[in-house]
Amino acid sequence: MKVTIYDVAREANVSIATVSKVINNTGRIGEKTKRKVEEVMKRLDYQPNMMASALMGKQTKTIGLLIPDLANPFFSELARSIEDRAHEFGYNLVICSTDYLPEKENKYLNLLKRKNVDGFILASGFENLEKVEEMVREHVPVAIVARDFPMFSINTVALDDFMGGYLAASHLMKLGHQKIAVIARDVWSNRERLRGFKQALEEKNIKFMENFEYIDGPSHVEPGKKMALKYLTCDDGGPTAIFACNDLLAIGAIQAVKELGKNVPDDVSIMGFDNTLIATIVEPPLTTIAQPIQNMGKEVLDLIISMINGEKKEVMRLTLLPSLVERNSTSPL
Amino acid sequence: MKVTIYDVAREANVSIATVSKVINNTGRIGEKTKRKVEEVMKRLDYQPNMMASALMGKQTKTIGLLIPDLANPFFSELARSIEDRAHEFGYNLVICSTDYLPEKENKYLNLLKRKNVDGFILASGFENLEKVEEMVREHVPVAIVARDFPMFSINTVALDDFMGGYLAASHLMKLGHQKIAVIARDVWSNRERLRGFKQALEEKNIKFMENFEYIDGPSHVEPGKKMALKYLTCDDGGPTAIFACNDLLAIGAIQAVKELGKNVPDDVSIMGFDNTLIATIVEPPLTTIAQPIQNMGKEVLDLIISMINGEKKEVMRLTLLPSLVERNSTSPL
DNA sequence: AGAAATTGATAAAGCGCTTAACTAAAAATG
DNA sequence: CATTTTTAGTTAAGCGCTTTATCAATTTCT
Repeated sequence: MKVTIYDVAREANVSIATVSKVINNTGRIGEKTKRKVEEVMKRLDYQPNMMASALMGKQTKTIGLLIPDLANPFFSELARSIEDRAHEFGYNLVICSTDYLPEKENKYLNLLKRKNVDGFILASGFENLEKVEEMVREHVPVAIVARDFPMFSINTVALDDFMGGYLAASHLMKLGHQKIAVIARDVWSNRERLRGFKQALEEKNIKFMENFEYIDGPSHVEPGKKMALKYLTCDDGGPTAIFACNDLLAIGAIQAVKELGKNVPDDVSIMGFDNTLIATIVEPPLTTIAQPIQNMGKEVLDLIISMINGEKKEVMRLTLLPSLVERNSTSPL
Repeated sequence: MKVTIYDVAREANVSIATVSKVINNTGRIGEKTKRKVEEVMKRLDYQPNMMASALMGKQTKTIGLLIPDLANPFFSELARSIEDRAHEFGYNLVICSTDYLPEKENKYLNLLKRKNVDGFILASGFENLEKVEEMVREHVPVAIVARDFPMFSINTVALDDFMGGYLAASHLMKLGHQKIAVIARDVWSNRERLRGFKQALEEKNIKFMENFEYIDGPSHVEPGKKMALKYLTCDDGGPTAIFACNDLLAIGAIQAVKELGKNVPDDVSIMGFDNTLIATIVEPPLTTIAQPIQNMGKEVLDLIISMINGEKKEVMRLTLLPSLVERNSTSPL
């Protein structure tokens, strides 16, 4: 049978309160009794039941992480970096893939609430504003990562997506490109990237493509390829460069170019976004805008921990900066 | 404040026992009271606290998943497929990356036990035999996935790794290759793959490379590249084909070949294992041995669920079969 | 009509822990 | 030495739920 605090108390000839105190290192305990209790705990291999202490209002040492898709390299890398940091603090992560579906977001949120997770980390793609607002109102610790909610006050670790888009456009223009297509799914961060992108264009008096439209599938290889194909086979000869709003889409674009018998980067330059593992793996290696994934994971975890511990009262928005990683998928026109 | 079963009971003019019964749909309840209680629950937006019911011996609807590395595409895809199936049953997954480190395995196992997870899924790479045995002895529901423990009785969903290795060797030999190098990390499944590989060779009277050795780093691109480089620059001219025991290593091998100014597959054929997303992304697309990841995820989840529900008493070992996926990284000699 | 069986609901114990309130003994104080 | 203070430990209530035993009210049967 499972050994409980009662077993330890009996074996050590003390009350359960005393045992509880040595477990939590609270209150007054004599050196001798303390040692004795510790000895007994070790001997019986006693493991305090977290359910019970959670019931008494203590932490569950569990954090809920909601991401769009765990199988997407960006998110699995982000999840991993959060997990690593969480591990250092003795926390576990419950990871939920929402597929950008509000029903899933809600379902998971409710489920995790019932499980008394100590806090939530919502990754980019979470679009359910009211729900988020509600949680903030209820003082549930929530932090956002890789996404910005500029409209309201919530702890956030975001990337400067605007700058990312700006960087991408600048790089491409510096290489002499003027006809640049953009491939993106319609989510907040991409709208920002697009804005930055357009801004850079405008500054150089280059006009943005006319036939732009958001993809409607997931941000994956296939939809990226399809959209790239569409742009490339346009009557006007198509773009000389493509900026895809994540690496997966960019890879789709590369495949599209190849399928048309053309070459990357000689005929068409391609840029991605995220700098995940796969950016180093494609051929040619992908020039991309890097997100500091490790750092984002660490920062957001630290943020949520300090909220859980009630240390931080003021809301903060931490904006990390993207950087250009030049590889071989782009070249001068 | 959080609404509890007491609030519902008071509001519905019944006892908490009655409310509990309608929540769990147990015992005798009159139609009218039942409806009334349900109405109140809805109105107050009552969410039963799982901690409390878990304390009473009920399930936590949480499963612990231990994998070597969430950032590895094979494992993130596997985790995702398990998660999807778990979702259908109302379960959540606590995902832990162990990095093949026994200390981490133990730490996570203990932590999750204290959190009363309903069961554990251990993915390939888990080498801590005694611990597993102990859990089986204690009747903790455990299932193994993508790994085989042929030595003892435990529920398993495995891949026929032997056959995978055999398939790889056969394919390469059919293409005329005789000097084939193998890149692998020293874990159980790779030993099996190697065994199958050698078996196939033997049947054709082709002898296995002499200078084989396991890599010592993680199964990642860099170590794969390093090892491939070593084999390729051998005095005897090096292999004409390389079989890497996972896709990441294979990509390292491809990079090595390119770095030497040679071509894949014309100069050197390369095969991988797993058939993850990245196999479709590299250039050339990777010929690889496919694991039925989706299926493995589903099966192992079903297995653990039936163990948790005490439906299945007999231990079973489900072995799924790998298949050859031919792409462009291999060619006739 | 009265006994027996059925139904619907409740009281209360308990899951394993935390914590506020309390007490007895030991140490410090004048 | 008597009194106050400190220290070490205990008692008991309670977290939110499940479940068994119990009971009152109906219904069924003879």
